Amino acid sequence: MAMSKHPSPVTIYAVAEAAGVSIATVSRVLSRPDVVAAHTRARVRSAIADLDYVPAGSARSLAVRQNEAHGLVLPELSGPYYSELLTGYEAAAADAGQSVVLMLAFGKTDLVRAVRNLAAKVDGIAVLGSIGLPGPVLAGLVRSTPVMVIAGDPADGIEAVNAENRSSTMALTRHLMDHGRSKLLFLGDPQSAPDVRDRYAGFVDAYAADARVGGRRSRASDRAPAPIAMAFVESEGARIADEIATGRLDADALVCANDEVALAVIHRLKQLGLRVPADVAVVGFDDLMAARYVEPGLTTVRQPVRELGSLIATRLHDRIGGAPARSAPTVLPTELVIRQSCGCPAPDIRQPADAASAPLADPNRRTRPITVQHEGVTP
Amino acid sequence: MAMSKHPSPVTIYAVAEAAGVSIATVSRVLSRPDVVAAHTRARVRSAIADLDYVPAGSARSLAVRQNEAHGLVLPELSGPYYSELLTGYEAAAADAGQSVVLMLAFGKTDLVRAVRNLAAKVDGIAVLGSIGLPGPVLAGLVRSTPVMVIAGDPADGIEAVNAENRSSTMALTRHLMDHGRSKLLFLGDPQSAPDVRDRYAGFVDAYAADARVGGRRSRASDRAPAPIAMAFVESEGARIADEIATGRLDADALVCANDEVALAVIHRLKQLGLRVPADVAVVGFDDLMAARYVEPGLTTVRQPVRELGSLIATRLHDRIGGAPARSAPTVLPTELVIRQSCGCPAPDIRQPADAASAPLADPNRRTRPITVQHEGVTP
DNA sequence: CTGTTAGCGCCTTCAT
DNA sequence: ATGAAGGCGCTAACAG
Repeated sequence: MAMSKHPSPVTIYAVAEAAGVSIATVSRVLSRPDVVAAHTRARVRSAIADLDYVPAGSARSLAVRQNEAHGLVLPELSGPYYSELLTGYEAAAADAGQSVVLMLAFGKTDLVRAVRNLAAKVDGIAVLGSIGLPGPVLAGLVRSTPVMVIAGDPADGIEAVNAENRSSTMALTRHLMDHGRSKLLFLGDPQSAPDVRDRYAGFVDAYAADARVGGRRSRASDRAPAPIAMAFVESEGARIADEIATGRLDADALVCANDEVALAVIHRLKQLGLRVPADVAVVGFDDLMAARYVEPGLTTVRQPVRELGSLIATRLHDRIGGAPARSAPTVLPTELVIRQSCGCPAPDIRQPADAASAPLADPNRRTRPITVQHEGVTP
Repeated sequence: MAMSKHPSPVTIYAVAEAAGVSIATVSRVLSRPDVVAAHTRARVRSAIADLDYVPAGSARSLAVRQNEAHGLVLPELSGPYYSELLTGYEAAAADAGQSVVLMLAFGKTDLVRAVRNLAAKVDGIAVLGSIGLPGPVLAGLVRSTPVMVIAGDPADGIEAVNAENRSSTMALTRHLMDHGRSKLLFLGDPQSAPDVRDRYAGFVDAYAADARVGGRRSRASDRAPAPIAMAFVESEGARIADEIATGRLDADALVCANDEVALAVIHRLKQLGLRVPADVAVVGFDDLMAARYVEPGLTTVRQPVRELGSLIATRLHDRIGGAPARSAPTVLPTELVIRQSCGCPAPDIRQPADAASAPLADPNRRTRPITVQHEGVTP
């Protein structure tokens, strides 16, 4: 029946009148119900219910000088990585009574304006490191609101929370070397994002360490080869695979900046008739769900993405509460996940499930990987 | 240097003073720059820049009586479906100058309170149909803010936008019958969500139509079999597959409520040594990315998820602007995607890409599906 | 073109 | 235990 064009203007005054009390009392039953007499409280509550009163958030925010909301800027939402991150973030924010206002940078024509706009409606912002936000812009934001960066570099007033990238990648790379591989290639553009940069650094570290130990492996070169810059898109992965198949690129092992790249490359390599890992070993980073389903299982690094998200939200909340920005980045520990794409043999603990005796199959069983904790700086 | 505990209280008064004008003028350069003299405008702007002034959103919202934000309640974020939806929603909202505050229902202990809280900070809300929000609660919300439901049923004041479910599933089911399959099973719980319910209805429709035409296929029964209720989780899919393998469930074709179920079932079926589609055909719904990568390619129904998201946001915006709620649901057209899991032969247009001549491989090439538009009620 | 002045709806001392 | 009143920061007439 009711078809008011504008949402009903049920204000605190309306309920106050309906309950025969002052707005102060209504406000009290909303915030500190215990300080108001039982019967008045009841009257007020029934008035609230009758009118379906919903206090205006903006008015409250203005009065308490808190938006009670956390901003989050992500590049996009494709793939499970960002979704996981967002899930963890939302959960932690909600636990702290904060709502989250999300913004997807990809495709925004005027990112800067959009971010400023966001900043106006929240108490703090978390931004993904790989988003190309001009430094000065961030610096400006910092003056009005706490800023956190995920998988990026800390800066003055900007706190960073990352997953361990460098030593994990180094370990992964050395693992490949231990398999006797000598023509390694790093797939990814270190310039594209801080985490890719760090992973490449780990790749380089592995070479340095290897040289130090003494060239016990084939020494095509002591220095790490330059990274093969590429976008994180399927077609790029396929392109690289093509170049390897044709011999244009010479490699017997590929260290990919992330699983998506690894998966795309493997897919294409197999399609072109090359064997993985026999002809070329491939490792990734992230441990996406798909990593365990491909043939061969992808050796990679698992990072605690959801925890990363919740930690970011929690730290942001702390900072909104007055905690100073940590200048050193917080880095979460990762875990090496050794499957078969690196050349390791399959555990082969497969066991045809009997419907009666083993109703629930653990998908991990099939290729239970060997995992190696890789420390970080826990908060 | 600056380490103010609380975000700097740079208000419109501060910039006004710094620029030597009144707050009204500052407000004007922010909203209608053209009505203020060029030089004063310049002075104000430099003051804004100097102070890194960010107008308080809450104050603005209170004054204009608009939060300029759209709420969105999703159950969770696993899988590509919700991410896509959210992506479309965010894009459309942003285009309309609205920010989106997201809430994930899964795991919330007090969903009702959370939703009310959300409602206080936005101008309108979109909720996924499968979220178990008590009818009365929604009805109450409707009194204070526009409500839209995605993939759900419309109600008084609640407008719905869906993808076509029923006739798409019917077509899919008949397609299976045309392949000569007679022991079909519907996997999914119609009670769990409106869209699953509609899909099952389509499944039933197919049986009804088949009976009408005259039993030209094997007539195990004229009536559609009861649905196999199950949760949309991998383990459940595996369980069903086990039961089929052991003969506990007799079927030669499976109509799954969605792709995730189909994928899980196929995976397990193959693992148990059954052939798909030879022994049992399987079809899904959604056309997830993975649908085209599995062996055999999954025959399914593609629904325009992203468009669904943006349409919901757009309609919500319209309603906030005063448009009345449509009582009939808007349904978006879907498309049958015929691959091989239903029993159809592979197009086999594979063509080993030559690195030089065909640098970019279209992943669709490999199993280009036959698609059939399935109409809906376009907005 | 610019300044003055009411509110917007709620919270919060300060009285009573 | 409750009411009165000032203010949060900004917008929008209304004057000038």
